[in-house]
Amino acid sequence: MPYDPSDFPPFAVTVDLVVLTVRRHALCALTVTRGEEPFQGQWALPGGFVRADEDLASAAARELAEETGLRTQDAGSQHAGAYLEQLATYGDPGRDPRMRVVSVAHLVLAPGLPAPTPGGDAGGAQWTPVPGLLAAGGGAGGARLAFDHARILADGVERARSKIEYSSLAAAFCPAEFTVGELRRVYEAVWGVALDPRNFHRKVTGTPGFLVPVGGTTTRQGGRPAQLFRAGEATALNPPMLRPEV
Amino acid sequence: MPYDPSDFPPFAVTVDLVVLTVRRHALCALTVTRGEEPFQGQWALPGGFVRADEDLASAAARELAEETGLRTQDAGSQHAGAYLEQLATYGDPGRDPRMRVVSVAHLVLAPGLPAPTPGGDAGGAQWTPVPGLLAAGGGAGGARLAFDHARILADGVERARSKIEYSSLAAAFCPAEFTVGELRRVYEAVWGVALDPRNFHRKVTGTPGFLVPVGGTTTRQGGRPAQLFRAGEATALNPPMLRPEV
DNA sequence: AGAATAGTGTCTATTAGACATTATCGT
DNA sequence: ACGATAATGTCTAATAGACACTATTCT
Repeated sequence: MPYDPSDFPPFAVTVDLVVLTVRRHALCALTVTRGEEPFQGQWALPGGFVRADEDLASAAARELAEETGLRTQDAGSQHAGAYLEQLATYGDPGRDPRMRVVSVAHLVLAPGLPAPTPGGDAGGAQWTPVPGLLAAGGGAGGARLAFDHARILADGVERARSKIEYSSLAAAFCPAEFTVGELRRVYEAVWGVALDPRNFHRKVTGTPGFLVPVGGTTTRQGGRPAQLFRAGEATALNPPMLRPEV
Repeated sequence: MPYDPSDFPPFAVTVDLVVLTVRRHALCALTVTRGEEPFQGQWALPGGFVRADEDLASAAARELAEETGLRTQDAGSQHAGAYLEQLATYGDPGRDPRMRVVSVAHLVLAPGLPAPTPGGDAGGAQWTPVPGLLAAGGGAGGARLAFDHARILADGVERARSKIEYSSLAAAFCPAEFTVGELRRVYEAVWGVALDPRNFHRKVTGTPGFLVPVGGTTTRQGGRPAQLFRAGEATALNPPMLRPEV
């Protein structure tokens, strides 16, 4: 089956970003407001065209920086910087009414940021709580996401939920130094469940290489001062942290 | 950031297939021999262009049927037919020296087939043992795979290895009816380890909905007749089957 | 003092891993 | 009889889940 350059139909290739963070105990995704048709005025995931000379991960990192100013450290060493990995590719004909667009979605896990509106670009990116975005039909308080972005977001959230089970990725939602309690609140926000603080503490501190004590303490959560940790070298969590049954 | 059709560079979009099976206790991948430059005479993964009017999964299923005659039942109910899921997308500039090609790789798990050469197309698809293909530099008995296909194959094999841990996907390597011992040999071939037959039996038969007894017995493995099962409705395996440490 | 959070310890039911034993075939 | 594989059972160490208790801060 020989290649013939005149043989292949023209495709546009884009990257879309599922950027997740935990703000005030809630899982939030980065959304932009569409300024034009189709889906004008609705929310969408940030994204854009892949350039002729860049690879897919670079395009995703560039779009992320343009929209939020966040720097990434794609796969591998965590912190400082957001975690980025490829999520999946969406290419149904008709997913964009204007032309054939194949979008390579990426998942970004970012530490909680104080700024209500992450710095930057046009369109006004903002953090939106995930539950409202995923509610069927875009129910209470949520406009429906444009294109097939609700599906992409759902896939990204499910990836994040399952990945923190068996990896140390939850630390990507935390600042460089964090407490056991702060890490637990990340799990609780991403999974939407309450975890036993004592069993959680035993689990994460008992896994070699998962947490590295950094020496100081903090009382930013109130109560007794808590030890500060940073993420350790271990990327795999074995045996995994089990997500409680629903 | 308005869309401008004249704005985006032209991409070719292809699907590549990592088709895995277990033959004679060995994990094998489907390979084709390249008939032209570049990489003429070397092995490559089967694949081809996505057509203008088909989605990505359909393109992968079509290519699979063209190369092997295998039918798929992409995601969801298993058997009869191969399991197909999207793997990842590879789009580095220069991964194909002739033009910018973004390839959406798919993973296919197929039951062991008796025919040495799966039916079909030009190029002569054949089953090749995975270890030789993945050996660094394409060592003993193995030509190096063309393009970045060694990387794609490695990613597909790793996906298969990790997915059978927590899902019932290993049954996709088996015929519609199979024994516990045959299923165990699939795990052993995919992971490359030996498992305890007694503990394995207890694990898989003790997980509700994983295996459904179908009534008959077989002696095709020799020894005492073994009960026949088919894959049950349960797709998740919780707690997971643990891959022994290396 | 009281509320809030951190950190450690205890008990139990479940399970993975190692291994013994019996059952039923083909040769 | 012998070798192969299937199927069930036993024992132990490790662990998840439930929960008691103490420690240290702020208001």
